[in-house]
Amino acid sequence: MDVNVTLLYAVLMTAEPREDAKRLAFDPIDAARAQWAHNGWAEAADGMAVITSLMRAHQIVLARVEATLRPLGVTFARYEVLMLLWFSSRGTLPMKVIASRLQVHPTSVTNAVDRLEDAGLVTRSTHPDDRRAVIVALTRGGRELAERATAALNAEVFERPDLTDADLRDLFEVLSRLRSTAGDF
Amino acid sequence: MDVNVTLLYAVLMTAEPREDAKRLAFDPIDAARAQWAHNGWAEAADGMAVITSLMRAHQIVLARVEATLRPLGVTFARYEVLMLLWFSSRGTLPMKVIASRLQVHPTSVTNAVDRLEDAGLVTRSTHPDDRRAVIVALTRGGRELAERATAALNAEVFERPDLTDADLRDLFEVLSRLRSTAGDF
DNA sequence: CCAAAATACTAGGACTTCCTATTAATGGAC
DNA sequence: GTCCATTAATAGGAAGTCCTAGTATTTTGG
Repeated sequence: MDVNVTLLYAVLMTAEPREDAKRLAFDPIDAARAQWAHNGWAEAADGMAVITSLMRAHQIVLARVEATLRPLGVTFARYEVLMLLWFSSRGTLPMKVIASRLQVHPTSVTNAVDRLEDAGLVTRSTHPDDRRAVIVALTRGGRELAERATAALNAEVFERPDLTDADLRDLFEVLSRLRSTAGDF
Repeated sequence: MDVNVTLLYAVLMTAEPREDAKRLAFDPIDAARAQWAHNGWAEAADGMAVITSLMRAHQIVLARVEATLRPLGVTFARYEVLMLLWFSSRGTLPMKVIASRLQVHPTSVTNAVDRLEDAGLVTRSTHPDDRRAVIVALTRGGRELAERATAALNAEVFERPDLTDADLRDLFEVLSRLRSTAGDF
């Protein structure tokens, strides 16, 4: 197998030199899948390949999203909080609702809201009917930033996902089944 | 729209009570997609939904992987380094090769190798032909842990990805095209 | 041949995530 | 009506990612 891979590598590298010199000639995840199968883990090889692909795809997409948001001074985690508030009728939500909608740990919300508050994008106040609870409210600046960030993300990421419409639909549906099985909804 | 969503929510919640009380009655990502479309961002709605799904699927899968590895005292990031070394012919690789294979920043490799070294799972040494470079070598204990961790992951995660074979294949292929377009291989 | 550019790695910092433990407030059981 | 269990949020800590800068080599170009 090593011989074949090396040959393939050499052939592709010489056949069509790319502008990006670091480009690989084979898919490393496909190579890992083959390794898995040849080590007696054939039953797990496809699952490993899919999960590894998912990890890598996430890394790629997140990097693109963060690069788009960086000039606006906000991260994706904080953008998600802003949009949740933006969509709510009053522009306010309790901390625990934010955590449950975003499916993250309560302390992650505390962290994000701390930073949003420092940046003047949201304010905290005590819930009138339950003094344990904290209500987060979007400020004028937070609302404006949410809108600018959405415009940037739509233009630079969401409207060009580098996939065909059919792939887009398939991907959403398969991931939807995965999320559903995991108890997401 | 608020009315419809609320109605739907109420209907589903009363129609079929689940054992998990916190289960949602609708897919929040589908709801977000609808919100996007109704706000004049129809062109971006599908891309937003797919990317959000990808983020959430990643979160779900990573949590399962980390839960499986936790009893073994290793994280997924460090497991990836161990397996890269395990698959190499001599059980050794330079830092920069690890970074390029895993597609992570060099400092992430430094971080992971620091911890693996502290745990006695790998050793560092200077490359004989290039004293800038550092060679990472798997120890006996590192090799054993890699094998135990793989057995655990295969049994508890990779062999039961909660998807049909067809979905598994589709998902891999769509993600493969996404990664390829992003310049992964 | 030697100065300048490139490369390999590490240090420190920002940010996210989760975990465990703590504080404050609510609500139920007796 | 009080005492206790539950709930909401936060504090501190571990671990991951990336970024920018720095150090130490190696390579390259005049």
